[in-house]
Amino acid sequence: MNDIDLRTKRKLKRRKENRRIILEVAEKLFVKKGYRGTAVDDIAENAQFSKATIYRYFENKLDIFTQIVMATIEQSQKDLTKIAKKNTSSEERLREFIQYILGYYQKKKNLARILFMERDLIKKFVEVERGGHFMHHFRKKKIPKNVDVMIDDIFNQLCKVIKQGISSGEFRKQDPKDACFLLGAIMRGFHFTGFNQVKKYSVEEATDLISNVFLNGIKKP
Amino acid sequence: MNDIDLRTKRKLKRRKENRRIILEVAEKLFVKKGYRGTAVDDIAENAQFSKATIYRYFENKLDIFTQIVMATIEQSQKDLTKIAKKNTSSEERLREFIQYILGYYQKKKNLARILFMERDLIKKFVEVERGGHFMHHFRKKKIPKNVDVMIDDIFNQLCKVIKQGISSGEFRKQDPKDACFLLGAIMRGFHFTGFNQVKKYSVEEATDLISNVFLNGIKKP
Amino acid sequence: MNDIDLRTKRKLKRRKENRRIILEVAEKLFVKKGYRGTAVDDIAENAQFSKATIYRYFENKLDIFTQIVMATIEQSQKDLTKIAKKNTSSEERLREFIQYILGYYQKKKNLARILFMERDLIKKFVEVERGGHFMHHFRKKKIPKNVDVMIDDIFNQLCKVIKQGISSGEFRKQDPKDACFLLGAIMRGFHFTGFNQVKKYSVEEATDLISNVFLNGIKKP
Amino acid sequence: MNDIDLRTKRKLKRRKENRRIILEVAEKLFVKKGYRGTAVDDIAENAQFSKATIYRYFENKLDIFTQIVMATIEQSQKDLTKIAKKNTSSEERLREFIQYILGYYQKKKNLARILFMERDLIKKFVEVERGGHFMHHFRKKKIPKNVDVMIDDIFNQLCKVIKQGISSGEFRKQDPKDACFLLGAIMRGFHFTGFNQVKKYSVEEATDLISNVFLNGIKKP
DNA sequence: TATGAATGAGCATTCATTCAT
DNA sequence: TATGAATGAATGCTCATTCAT
Repeated sequence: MNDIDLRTKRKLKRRKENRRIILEVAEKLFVKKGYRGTAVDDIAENAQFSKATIYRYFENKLDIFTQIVMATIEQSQKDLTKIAKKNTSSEERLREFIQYILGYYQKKKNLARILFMERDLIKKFVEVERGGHFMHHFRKKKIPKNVDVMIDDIFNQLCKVIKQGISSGEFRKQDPKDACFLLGAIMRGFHFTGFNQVKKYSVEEATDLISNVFLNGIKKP
Repeated sequence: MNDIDLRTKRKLKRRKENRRIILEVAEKLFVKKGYRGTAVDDIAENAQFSKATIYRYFENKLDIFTQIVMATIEQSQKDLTKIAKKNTSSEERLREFIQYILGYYQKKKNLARILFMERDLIKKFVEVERGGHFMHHFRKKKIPKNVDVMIDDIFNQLCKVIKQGISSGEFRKQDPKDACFLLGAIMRGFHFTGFNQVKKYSVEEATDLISNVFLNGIKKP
Repeated sequence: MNDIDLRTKRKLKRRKENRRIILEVAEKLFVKKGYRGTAVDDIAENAQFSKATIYRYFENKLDIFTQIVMATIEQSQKDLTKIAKKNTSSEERLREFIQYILGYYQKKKNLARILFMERDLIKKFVEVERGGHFMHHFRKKKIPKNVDVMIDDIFNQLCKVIKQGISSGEFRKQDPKDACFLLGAIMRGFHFTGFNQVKKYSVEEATDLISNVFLNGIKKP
Repeated sequence: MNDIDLRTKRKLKRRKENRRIILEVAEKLFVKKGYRGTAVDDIAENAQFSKATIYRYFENKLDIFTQIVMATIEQSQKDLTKIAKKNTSSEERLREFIQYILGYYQKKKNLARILFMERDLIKKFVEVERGGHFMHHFRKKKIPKNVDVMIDDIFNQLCKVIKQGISSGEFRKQDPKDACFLLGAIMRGFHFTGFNQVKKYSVEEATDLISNVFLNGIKKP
């Protein structure tokens, strides 16, 4: 009956919306207080649900975290792919890459932090994801791609841009993977600043600084 | 009597040795499982002491962590100061800096991780350290310098080298602080690699890669 | 809907009932083994709940104790006020006071003991109570009056009765506060009997004894 | 040999002196922080001995406490016996009794507190003492009398005075034991004042107040 | 004899997760 | 479906007591 159909649809919509709310709230908390510092109680309270409800939407505390991270990476993968496909010069696209990543992860700083920090977490995270045992009745949903596949893909996009720059003569001859890894490191390092960072860089300033040095070095030619 | 003296000496030595063992074990665990992930019970078990004994040697879990971090930073500060004072070219010293840091922190990777991760911790850490209330009878020992002071100092050593390079004409004109911060970021980024790092760089390879790009950029001159 | 209403009511009732059980059990234990001698584990076990559940009902071990003491004092304050307001002679009311206090605190002997013993506790107790920071979601409940205010009030009720007796000519001239304090001391002393008390006094016997000596002492010949 | 004899004597003297120091320090601490609040570490530190040494002089924490209490009671028993034997009137001796007890226990308030409070303690205390298992090698020493025997004795001294007063016609006819128990209660009550005691009584004031009310109450008009 | 070192047993408190309604 | 209630398993820390020198 159409009636049932509509009701189901409504339900599904509400479910999705609730999921979204929980994830949003959780992300804020994870970013602010870290993974271990965030209690499921906190998430529940902030999302205005009971704790048990949270567990109806997500398998695990880790599951919640996983979803957040995957969404984040997925998004950036999409956006970066777009940039890589542009017709501008390699230098230009590189600069855009940098700007995008700095900008996108600025508000998610601690999320990245967590990802790169809590090793146990990541291990479990990857296991769970790989093992794929974490589908459960209604919660079933295809995991589009593995996180590391996505990250590899991002890496490769970047690599391709550099490779193109090399063959086009924009960049000098070198191992593009090395350069690419180094660029990744620079950006990571920009996020993981200590507690005594003297100067705060805006996204623009940071983009300029990084592109400049990465492209030209600090040495007099 | 000489006899007593010797016995006291032996005892002191054993105390020191035990401390060392605990710290060593704790460092390993902190590095492996993070600060919060490491229970004092774990440390005790691995060090083959009872938990209470751990508390005879250290005031706190945080105290243990503090000691580890401080020792690490202090050591690198000393070593880097030596390098900075050498009579070689700025480029050469820069390269040595990079090599030293990469090498020294290779085994302490996650220690740095923790330091950059657990914000609350660091706050307490600095407070405790400043307040200096955590000495206890035999545990007394002067804290030579504040952590942030030490870190600032390291930063400044690096800065000075770059400044000298600029005035000597080795490096082109630029804000040395920016360059310095960027170099710091690169090295941090090298440590905070994700779980999917494709290629493992030896210290030498990494040093070459970083110096090369940092000094010359990737662009064709 | 009435249905929901009823269910909620039922739940609330059970909550209240559980609280009551815990408090009852805790009181018994505190009375038997003192505050420090009673572990939250003990309370949990005797109340047939898990320790964690205890913490769902009360903020703290101290909180549990606080609730017990406050309820006790509050109750006696109320009852004594009633007695004080009666129209009988001062002598009669004094006798009732004595009888009430002896009777009411007979089973709570050690509770009073604790209160008069564990000075640190009381300090915290008063602080917490004053600061009033120890409410938590459902646990919220207004603390009607401060403990010391309540105790002062009891003292004053007693004082008033004696004062009235003096002005009515029942008692001889004297400082009512002194007399009042002395009476308080007598009753306290009756509770804090050592382990070798020769004779056990029933409430009636004790009331007679105390009234007799105390009244004939302060009464006009 | 005389030589050995002297040495032994010297040793014994030192032992006694050390014991005294420990007991003195412990008493202060017990009085100030209660039994449970006082750590053996505290006692050791304050007595300037190592903790292990404390255990060479005393079996137990409880043993230390026991010794203190026994010495205290023994002393008061001796002094009170002297008073009881005086040739003054019953009233006069009663007053002296009161004054002595108030004065002697003023500085030991909390000691009495502990004795009357920590029930477990007293139970163990009595058991240990009765069982008499707590002699140990050199620690052996005759316990002159059981605590309760001593306390009974004190009670009886008091009783006798009152009895004499009754037969001499100073006091009116009554059960001397009742009167005696009541007087005991008054004095106990004077020590166990709450945390909100309005007025502080000097020993003299308190003696006057108590004697006045108590004596006028039992005295023939 | 005196003591520094070591420890087992215990304690208050937290939190992710399950369950009954 | 949503949730309040319940809990097992940890965790950091303390302290009386024992032991080896």
